[in-house]
This record gives sequence, C-alpha cells and structure tokens, in this order.
Amino acid sequence: MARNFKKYSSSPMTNIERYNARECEARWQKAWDNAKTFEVEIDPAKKKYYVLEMFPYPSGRIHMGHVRNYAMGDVVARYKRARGFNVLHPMGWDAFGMPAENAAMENNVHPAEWTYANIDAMREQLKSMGLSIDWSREIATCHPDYYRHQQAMFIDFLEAGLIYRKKSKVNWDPVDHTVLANEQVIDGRGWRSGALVEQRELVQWFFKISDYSEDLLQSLETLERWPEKVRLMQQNWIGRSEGVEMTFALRNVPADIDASGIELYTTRADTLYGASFCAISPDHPLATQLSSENSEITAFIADCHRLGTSQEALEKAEKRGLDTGIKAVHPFDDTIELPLYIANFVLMDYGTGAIFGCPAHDQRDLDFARKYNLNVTPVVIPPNEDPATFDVGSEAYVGEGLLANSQFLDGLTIGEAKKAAAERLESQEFEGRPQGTTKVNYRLRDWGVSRQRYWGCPIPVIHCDKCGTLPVPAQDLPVTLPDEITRDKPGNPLAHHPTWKHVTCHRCGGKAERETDTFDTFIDSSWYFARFCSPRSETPTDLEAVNYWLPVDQYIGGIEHAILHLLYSRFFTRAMEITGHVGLKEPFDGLFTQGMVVHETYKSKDGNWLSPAEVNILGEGEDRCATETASGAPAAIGNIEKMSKSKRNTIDPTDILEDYGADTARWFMLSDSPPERDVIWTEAGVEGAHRFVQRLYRLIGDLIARQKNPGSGAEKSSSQTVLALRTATHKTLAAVGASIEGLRFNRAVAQIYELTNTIAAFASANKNSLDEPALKAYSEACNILVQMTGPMMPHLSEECWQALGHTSMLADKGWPVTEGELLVEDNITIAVQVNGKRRAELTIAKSATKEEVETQALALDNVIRALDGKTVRRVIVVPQRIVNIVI
RNA sequence: GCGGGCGUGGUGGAAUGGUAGACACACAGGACUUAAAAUCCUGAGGACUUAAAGUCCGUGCGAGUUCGACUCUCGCCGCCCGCACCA
Repeated sequence: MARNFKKYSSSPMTNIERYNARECEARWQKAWDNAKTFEVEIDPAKKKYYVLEMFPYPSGRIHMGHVRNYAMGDVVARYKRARGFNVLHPMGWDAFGMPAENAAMENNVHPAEWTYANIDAMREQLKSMGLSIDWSREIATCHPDYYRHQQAMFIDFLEAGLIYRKKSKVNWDPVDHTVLANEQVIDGRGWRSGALVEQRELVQWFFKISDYSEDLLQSLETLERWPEKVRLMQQNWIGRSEGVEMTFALRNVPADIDASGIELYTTRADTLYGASFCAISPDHPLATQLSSENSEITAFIADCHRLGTSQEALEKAEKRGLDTGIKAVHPFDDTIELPLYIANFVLMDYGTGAIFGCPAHDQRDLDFARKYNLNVTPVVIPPNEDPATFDVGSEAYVGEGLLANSQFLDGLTIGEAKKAAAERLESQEFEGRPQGTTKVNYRLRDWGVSRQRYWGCPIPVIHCDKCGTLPVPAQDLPVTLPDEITRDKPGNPLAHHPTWKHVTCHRCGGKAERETDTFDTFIDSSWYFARFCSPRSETPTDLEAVNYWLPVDQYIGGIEHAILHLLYSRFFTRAMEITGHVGLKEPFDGLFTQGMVVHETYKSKDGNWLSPAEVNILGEGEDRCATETASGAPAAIGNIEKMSKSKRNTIDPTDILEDYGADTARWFMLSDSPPERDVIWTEAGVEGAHRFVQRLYRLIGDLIARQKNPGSGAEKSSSQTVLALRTATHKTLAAVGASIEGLRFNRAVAQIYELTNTIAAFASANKNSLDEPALKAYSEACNILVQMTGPMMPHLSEECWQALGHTSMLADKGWPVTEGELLVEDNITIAVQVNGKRRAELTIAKSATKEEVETQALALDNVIRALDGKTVRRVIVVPQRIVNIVI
C-alpha cells in the first residue's frame, strides 16, 4: 500500500479551502514558543499537576510508540492546564547506554558526538508534534551537569550505608573483553563476538534495595492510581515468602574442613519427615572448601559454571548432583542421616544456598530423587487417600492434605504442621542457639550497578593501595568521562586509558586509581523526574521545587518498564529521602501503561519480510489476501506484531508528520483503541483521521459563512431544535471531560465525532435561515467543540479558534463550563421489557412516579401484544432506567 | 509450572447488572461532476417474514445467580503477557 495522500493544493478548481497542516502547525508552534506558553514556574497560589512521559533514548529517530506516548501525555497536560492547574510537562533524554558505544564502533564516531547529534534530530521531530512541553527544562543524562549530581548522591548514599561492594558473577565475553547483559547472551555465546561466554567474578557496587523489600511491597497498596497488573508484577518480583531457617548437623565431614552444621531455608518445614537428601549450591562456601581437596568435586562445580545463565539454558538443564559423602542429621531424629549433595539447581543467592529435598512434595526434588534413586516418602496425604497406599508417581503432590508418616505432626493440616515444626525447631538447641527460626525471605536481590563500559556515568571513587576504596571528595566532582579514547584494544576504554585513571590519593597523597566502571543506566532514569523540578539547580534537587512539584501526578509509559525502572525509581526515591534530597517515598502517584503500536506483517513466497509499501491487499474477512506490488506474486499475510525493523513492518512517524501533519497523527493515535491496549496502525485509519481534521475545519468555516450571511430570518428556528443542540453540546462537554480525566481517549474521540455529526445535521436542517438564538447555539456548539479538540489537535484547534474571532490563544483559554441545567431533561425514553426482552420504548416525564410509569408501560400497544392476555405476575420499575414486566 | 489478562459485526472497538453493536474504518447505493477525486446523503449483526410492521437467534463454549448477564460466579476451549529450578 503506497501512501497516496493528497497534496493540499492539488486542484485549482476547488473553492473549498483546505486546511494546510504543514503551514499552520509550524506557525502555531512558533507562536507558543515565542509566548513561552508552556514554560512554568513554582506558583504556590496555584494547584500543580506534573505530567511525565517516560523520556526517550536518543536513537536518532522517533518511532510510533513515542508518538502515541507523547500524544497521550500531551492531552492530559493541555487538559489539566485548561482546567487551571500549573502544569509541569518536561522532556529529556536517557542518553547513556550501549547503542552509542555500538554505533561508535561501527561508524568510528565518538559516542558523545553521536548522542548529541541524535538528540538534536529527535528534538526537532518531537517539536513538530506540537507538544506542550517546557523545553527550557530539557536535560540529558549524559551531560556532566546532570550526572555530577548523580555522583554526589552516590556518595551521600554510600555514607548513609545504602551501598556496598561485593564479588559477583558476570557474563564475560573473552573475545570482546566485555561484560554482557543476560539478553546479550544467546545460546551461551556473545551476541557480537559469538564467543562462548564465561562466568567471571568481579567486585561490583550494589545498592541495598533488598533491605527495602518489605517497604516496597507494603507501599504498593498505597499506589491506588497504578494499574493492578503492574502492582502484581512488582509484588511477584519482590517475592515474599515465609519459612524457617534451620541447621542440620553434619557427620562424616573430611577432617580438615570446619563444618559442624549446614544452614538451610525452607517454606515447607511441615514436610521435614519426607526429607531424603540435602543439597548445597555449587557456589556454597562448603562446596568451595570441599573442591580444594577433591578433584571430582572441582570438576563438577566447573561443569555447573559452564552452563549458561540464560533462562532457557537453566530451564532445559537436567538436574544433576554429586554426593559429597557427608551426612546431614535430621533435626527431629538423629538416627536419620541424609546424604549431602552438591546440586546444580540450588541457587546460592536465595535463602542460604542450601536445601533439604522432599521429593514427594516438590517437583524438582522428585526429579532429582528419581535420578539418584532416593527415597520418596509422602507425608502429606490428599483428602480421600489412604496413607498406607498413597504413592507419588512422577508428579509431586503439592496440594492440601493431612500429615502422615511424620511422628508428632501426624494428622495435622499443612498450616498446623508448619507451625508445630517451627516451634519444635525453635525450642531445640544447636551449638547454643535455636536450631531453627522463622524467617521471611524475598526473591528481590540487591541491585548491582557496576557496568564495565565507557558510555555511562563514572562511579566517583578511587582505589588507593594504602587507604582502600575512597569516594571522590565533593569539591573534585564531577568525575567526567575523558573525551580522548581509543578503541584499539577490546573492552572498556576507561580501563586502559593512559592518563585518566591515574590519580593522587587525596588522603595519603600516594598513587591511586580511579574506578573504571560506570553506572547502570537505570540509575540515570531513577531520579530524572526529580531533576526536572529544578533542572539547573546547583544541588541535585531544590527542596522547594521538589516539594512543590513531586510526586508526578500522571506518569505514562510502556509496560516493559513495569518492574525494573519503576522499582528502581521507587527505591532511589527512598534513598533520596533518607539523604535529604526529596521529601517523599513514592515518586509516581498515577501510572498509566500504554499499549504498543503494532502492524500487520507480510512475507514473500521465498520467505522474506515485505514492508507494507511493497504489498497490495485485496478482499476482506476470510478472502483477504496480499500480492507483491512489484511482481504481482502472492504474498503471505503474517501476524500483527510490534513494529520492528527486522520484520519490516515499521511506519516512520516523520513521514506521517510531513504528509498529514501532527494533528492527524495524534488524533489517530488517540482514536479507536483503548490506550492500554495495542493499536493497529492502518493506512485507512490515518486517512480517516485526516478526513476529520479537514471536516472540522470546514465545519467551522461553514459557521463563519453563516454568521456573515444568516439568511432572511423569515423562518423561525424552532426553540426545540435549538435546545436540543445546546443539550447535546453540554452533554458532550461533560462526557469528554470525564473521558479525558479517566484517560479513555478513544471514548473522548467518539464523543467528539458524535457532537460533530449533530452540529452538521443541525446546520443542514436549518439550511435556509437561522434566527438569533439558533445562530448563537450553533456558534456555542462550534466554540466548545474546538475547545474540546484543543488538547488532542492543538494546531488545528488554535487555527479554528482564531477563525472564530478570538484574539487570544486557545492554549491560554480555560476549559468551558458545563451548564448544568441543560443536562437535566424533562422527558426521558426508557425501554420496556417483557420477561427480560425489549418490546417497546416509553417516553415519559423524568419525574413520573413508579405507578405512572407502570400504568403507561402496560398501556403500550407492543406491550399488550407481547402480553397476549397473560396475567402480569410482577412489574419491575427502575426509575429512569427500565421497566420489566414478568408474566 | 506459577501469576495475570483477553475473547462482542467484514475490521478497530462502545456499553455504573438495565434498549448489545455508540463512534470510526471498510463496504454498498444515491447526489454533485463531462469524468474522477474530494464532499454530502442513505443503508447495513445473522436468519425468517412483511403492505406497514414483526418474529427468532446472537457478545468463545457449557452451566449457575438475577425480574434482567457482554458485565457477577463456577467449569471448559482458544489467544496474549509477565515470572520461572526462589526450596
């Protein structure tokens, strides 16, 4: 489908003036700019409203997802502004990150140069959308004026004990000498080099987010204006579980190893009597100790490490273990000895890195037990099963039931048994302390923030042989990235920079080295919303500004950030509160996650992706098929998928903005699909949106023509049609306001269409003549219509507003006031049902009593026919709603 | 495996438990035009039937609650998303 849009000045024959979006949009954008319409300051007298869309990565080109995201945010911002709020609506750039480094390598440009050029290009594209953004507050996270504050806060956090260093495993690409993110490891190999990825241990910086697990979890309940789905995802991610941490005594430990017991964590203390083995992680300290003298163990552990960390690899991995020969003693019966294994499926960083296995009631343990021929003793018996005969086959029983084969726990429910077992463990002693204690565990891990890369915020610390690791003193900040870098060696250019990393220790004056790691870019985006409040302040935040503007009242972005970005930001805000940079814990009061922009995909006969421009679509429904435009060969219509370059189903917004204008693109993005759902991009849809742009312009033009020439006035307009038009206008006004407040933009659009149809019908029904009241109502309808389209199609609306004779800008005009009395109708039409089936309609005074409604309903012809002489058993009258006659 | 969501015409979708299909796209017919485009008007869930009207069926399938269910409950089927060896 080639775009066959019409040029605006196509036909010299037309006498109907067409709206020239290209000229108009540029003109109004300039007018807003010159008037500094959207620049805001703190104004304690006004209520504030902070609208924020997730800031973009400066890839160089905006995509349709941006258009949708920013169109939605702009509707909210402009609407709230019209409602009298002091609206903060800023924009910035999430400008550090890998694409710049990749581009740098491919095109031999400096990441900074590449990034700033992209920012300039994207700023222009965004500006052409006509967004009501305060551009004076623009920030870029890669700019030292931004990241120096991040460094200062890092040092504050460090001093507040929120940050620590520890050894941690990374995916290491031995060819590129670089650390890879999990998603960059494909089938155990580096995505760029193809080399087998190794697990390496590096000392890295961590934020203590896990200390805040409970707070982050609990506070989710206060986030009432967040989607339930996102709260659930975060809840699952935090992963709270209640269990028991306990010690198993060890026997048969090699002489030179100091281990009298092993700590392990379980949520199923009730199943202790079903235990048939214990297992520790290959990374467990005991495993490390054992490996130093046992080559078999060393080999096994190495084997486990070779297995990738990718989720698929883990998923498919077979459960494997190695018997250490050590015996673990059952805490309730010291005659029971369990073999202690090192097992590849036990995670070191959850719980204590050690477990007991109860195969009958845990699938993983069952798989393991079957493989190594261990006992499978059921201890929880499903209802209606006999403990003597109940057996577990290849599927562990994880349901409810009563305990059996469990001594003092026999006959208890799972809940009771958990409690009893925990109490017994607490009362028993092991080496002077309780053998077990109840413990809450979280899945959430501490946040590792070190990245072995150049294009990120330098971590402001130095390493001195004498003094150790020291934060860079405040007066020496920022630690800026060196401009001169070479890429002749693989790996992080900072790490082998000839001068940058060498410094003098500020404490001892001796030689020291800078930290060459940079921050995870999620840090950059964890506080930008706070920086927007005072983007040029000398401190990270200005308390007056953040106290006025925060929290963000409406945050809008993609669901893909449901967990990490939003959770990190919530944590970071807490850290900022502790260190006195903000005065609140939760940064985002209202959150909305919008759907993606998707498009059909097409494939040629030989399996190559085809772009939408390369195919013709014929037929509809089941007969729908495609052919290649060039050759006429049949093509396959594929799934509707997220726009992506690889599937060639992208539409470039800049083309659309040029051809149709921003208002058309915005209007289309807001129409039809509910904003939280995916929207399918179609050519027909855009054209439909564009037709409405022109239609609205003509509608206003018609009014103006009629005002100049109202006709003879001989035929008086009926007061009823005038009232009807006014009622429709004000009803729509109320409805559109409610729709925008609820972010139901598609409904607002439909309501505006409806009013437009009403106005057009009114105009054509009163073709010849309009008297004074009619003309006034007509004019009022058009004015209010234009005010309602203002937040969605701002340029066209300004143009119409001006044409309607207003001298000040629509952007500065308040939202129209609904005349309440017009919404109150005297007569209403309700449905009359017989046995739940609609048989008639009844128009009746709104104030009619139940009895009146009933009498009149029963007298309707259609009702009498439907009743067919049968006895009426009951009549349900819901005032102003419905009548249901039961026979 | 665990958690969540969705399923309505040819299409996107609308509908505080109260007239299902608003609004839009696509389609068809008409007007305007030498013609087309644009625009305007009209039509339309399916089946049956009609002079007008009307009747029946219909929100993935099956049950239930209710005077009344797209909406609430339960059980299936299908699709989508998130997490996933978290003991």
